[in-house]
Amino acid sequence: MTQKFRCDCPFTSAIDILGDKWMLVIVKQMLLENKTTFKDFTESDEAIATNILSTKLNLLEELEINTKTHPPNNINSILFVLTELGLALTPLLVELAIWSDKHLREFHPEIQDGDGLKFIRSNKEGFINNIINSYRQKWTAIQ
Amino acid sequence: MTQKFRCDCPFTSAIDILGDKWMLVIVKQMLLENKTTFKDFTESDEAIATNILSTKLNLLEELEINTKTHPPNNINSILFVLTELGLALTPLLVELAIWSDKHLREFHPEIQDGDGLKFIRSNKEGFINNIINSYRQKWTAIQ
DNA sequence: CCGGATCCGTTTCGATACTG
DNA sequence: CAGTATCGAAACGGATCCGG
Repeated sequence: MTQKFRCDCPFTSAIDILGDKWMLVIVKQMLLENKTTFKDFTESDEAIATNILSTKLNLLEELEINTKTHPPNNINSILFVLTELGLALTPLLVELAIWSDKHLREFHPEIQDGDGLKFIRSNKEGFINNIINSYRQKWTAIQ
Repeated sequence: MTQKFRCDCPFTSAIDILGDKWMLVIVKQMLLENKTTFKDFTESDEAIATNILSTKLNLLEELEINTKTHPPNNINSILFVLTELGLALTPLLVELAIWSDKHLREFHPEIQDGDGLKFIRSNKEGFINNIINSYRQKWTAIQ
């Protein structure tokens, strides 16, 4: 792995990695939206440019947050799958979702407190584990 | 507030806000390093340029993540203080700290699992509340 | 001295077109 | 499908200046 982000302070190092819109977007899409192929990411609403996508996917791989595999029946296709280190970002993404809900409601009071977030808050740990286990079942087995 | 970050998907909107190195760095410094004045931020290790700092502080204020106040005895000085919406980012920053510790150890196995992170994990909620309450006592009273 | 604003060279981003 | 190449646009960041 490159030493690009090597820093004496791990916190700062992590901010260098995750304080980047596309890194968060890609991890979110992998974890929560079942995106695995290059095409999946380019077709998303966020419309990431192919050159940026390529750069970020390689960077995530260097950082061992994701890894490349092939689907068993199609050697030509490439799947981008989260590693355990990548899956360990789930709690962070869940907190991001909770905060974004709060932030949205701050500026749009007409939006009611949905049941979805209440459910998450009532059993955060279970919710996180569900996401991780579900992801593992879908993709980790392929490797 | 501007509609700069208005988006149908609150998650994406939050990523636009927090998927920015400086936004995370500034919030971290306010919350965990007791930085409050413009000078405090410029003197930090991260060495943010003054023009960037100014831009980001104004953006954070528009988003109602922080707010400006004056210390009671010095009307010329300006304090940048987190709002409740800003304080609500504490769980996210704690998860970032936990992940960054994991990430660091991934690439530097010689580093042992310190007791610090173990303590945090054993009582995450209490740890988060401590940070928030401590911050409120220090700064919120001033307003 | 503090809290910026302005200027300007450098870097990075991002849309599109193109390729194996 | 999974990327490069190119090139204009935007952001960054260092230096400097300015008002209170």
